[in-house]
Amino acid sequence: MTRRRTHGFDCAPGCSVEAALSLIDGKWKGVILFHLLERPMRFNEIRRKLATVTQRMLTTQLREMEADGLITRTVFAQVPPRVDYALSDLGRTLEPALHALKTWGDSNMHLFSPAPDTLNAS
Amino acid sequence: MTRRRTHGFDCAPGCSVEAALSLIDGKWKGVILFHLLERPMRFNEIRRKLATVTQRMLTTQLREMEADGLITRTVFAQVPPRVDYALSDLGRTLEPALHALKTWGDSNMHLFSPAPDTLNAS
DNA sequence: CAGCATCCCATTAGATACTG
DNA sequence: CAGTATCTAATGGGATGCTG
Repeated sequence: MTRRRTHGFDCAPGCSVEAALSLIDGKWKGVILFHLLERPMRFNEIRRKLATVTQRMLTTQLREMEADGLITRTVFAQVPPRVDYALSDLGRTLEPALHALKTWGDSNMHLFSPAPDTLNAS
Repeated sequence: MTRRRTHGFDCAPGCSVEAALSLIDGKWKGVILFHLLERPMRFNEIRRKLATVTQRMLTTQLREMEADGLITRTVFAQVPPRVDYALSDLGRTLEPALHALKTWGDSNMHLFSPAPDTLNAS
């Protein structure tokens, strides 16, 4: 994340936007939350969804969101180890915001994407 | 910003969330956009709203959002110089997402704020 | 007023190796 | 499987000084 742990309290109007962003910010948090919206997942399951994330990054992102109370971490005492990550009640309240972002992204991403297939498709 | 210019196109499902976040991410973009939602503003006007931002940061954030097509920059040829920043049409389409974030922030910010006045108010 | 240029330090995040 | 530890490259972002 960038502004992480910086949601300083020199809050001006508009600050709550920042506060919200500071939580879902962090290179992978948005997508992670979005995937967890669908269902709880195990560590490597999430990792596979993200493909290019390093385990170090995934760990820190998950830990931070856990600390922020957005997700829960459930360890199953078994071999091989199993750890489930799921949205907390608080995390679920982000759903509208997450969907608003996704909706926007779906509508407008093409504006920023080089649209790879149209390049050599001519 | 963090993931800035990284909305790489190894897009998995959920990626559009990232794409959207990558644009409003960046320490100040969220708040700036939010303020511009109200009305166009001049450079120092925005700066005053943000209070702790450096002009270097403000400049880069504005430039990036301009490059992303989210805001417009209008220079008035006069002395002293005047430059207005305003949301573009595209920028305006972010309004629902921005409001969703603000709504969430307003409802839940107290969870993350030390609530300064309650500290010595025992 | 609204910037740009430079210097510089703090933080971030990738790669790699090891573990219960 | 689900991590932790360490080391390092890259980036972010503050401070300061100058300009049309």
